[in-house]
Amino acid sequence: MPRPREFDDITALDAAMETFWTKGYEATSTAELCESTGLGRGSLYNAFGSKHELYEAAVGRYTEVGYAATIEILRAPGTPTERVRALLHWVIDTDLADPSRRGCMAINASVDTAGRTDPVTDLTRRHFQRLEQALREVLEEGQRAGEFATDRDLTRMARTLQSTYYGLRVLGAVTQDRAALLDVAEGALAALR
Amino acid sequence: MPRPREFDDITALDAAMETFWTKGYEATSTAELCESTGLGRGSLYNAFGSKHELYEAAVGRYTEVGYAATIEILRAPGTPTERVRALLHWVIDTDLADPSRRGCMAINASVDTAGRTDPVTDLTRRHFQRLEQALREVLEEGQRAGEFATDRDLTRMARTLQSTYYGLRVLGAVTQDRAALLDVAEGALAALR
DNA sequence: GACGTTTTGTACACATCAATCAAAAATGAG
DNA sequence: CTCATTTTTGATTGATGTGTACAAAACGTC
Repeated sequence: MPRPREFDDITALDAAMETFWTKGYEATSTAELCESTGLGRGSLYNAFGSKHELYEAAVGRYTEVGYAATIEILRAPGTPTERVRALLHWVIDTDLADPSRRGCMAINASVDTAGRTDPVTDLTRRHFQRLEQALREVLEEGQRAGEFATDRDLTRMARTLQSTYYGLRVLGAVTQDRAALLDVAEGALAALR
Repeated sequence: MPRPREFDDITALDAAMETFWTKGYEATSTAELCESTGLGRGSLYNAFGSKHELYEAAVGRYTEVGYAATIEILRAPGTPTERVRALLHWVIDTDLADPSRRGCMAINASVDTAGRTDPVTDLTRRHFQRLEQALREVLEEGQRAGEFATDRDLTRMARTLQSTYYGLRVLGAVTQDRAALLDVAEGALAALR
């Protein structure tokens, strides 16, 4: 009986996510969100409540999509070494190909909300933990396959790889030096053996 | 013959740096900068030109002070292994002890100015390169001392360690799990051997 | 002690911000 | 067709933002 929405929630959310990702939370105005989503002010507030709630939803959307993409790479066919390398090369390629050099939105969001008590911080924290777990699974498989060192603690290796991965994303948003980023990737792989 | 300033430029700059570091560029208002520096509007603009120029100066100040502190640790007495460990433990301690969880201001600044053509981006890029060079020197010394692997490329090892370091700073601003961060530190050291 | 110069304080201009509100429009059920 | 409900539209509101203008104040110098 009510009037139906003229827009798709996910489509609008994706558009808002892109805008927040590109400009950051504070630098994004509600007018820009209206423009990128195609919604009017009223519709935007009616659908998402407030700028900050929309931001939370956008970060949540990013972590879901990003995690799914990561998992897909880490569970693709191939040896564990190949799959970890594929993940690292993938972020190098995407970070370098992005003309706006946005890097990883989860990192950006954790910087944007640093210090504050913010639901977004919990989202990013959870995202980081899920990545650690996903990496641990690949490393464990690699240990069983004899590709990775077995005389070292699995959790420690996973956390170190995760840390290198996030550093790679920080550097990938700043530098254009592909060789330097590939060095990091190969160094991270060498550290597993 | 002119009227002398009532404040010290470096002191004011340090105060502005702290504010930008804590809140980020966009979320910091000029009123807050006046409050933290103790300067009036006129004095602030007269001395630093604009909010953005002040930000550039603040980031420049951070990179200088931060680089000096890093170098001091990396060139302190002790074996290369001990010095790298000291650096990693130092950032873990400072990141966890900071109640506002600000992380590394160079990383934050690179996120704040991502995509834009901004002098700050050059500052952070240069900062990252200097850290890479400093790490390379310690690693080279460690290779000569027989502490680190000599069958791997020095630059590659330095870049990987650098990346792990920055990942550690990202995680250090989000988590409270000291054991996880220490895992990263020990994993980074194990990767050098 | 007067002058030129810079700093300081404050008021203000002008833009932009997030959010609200009320009326009109669009739907399906009865 | 009528009604209840939600969406849409666009104007508006009140706060806040950065930057400027200007006059008074504080120095060193002559």
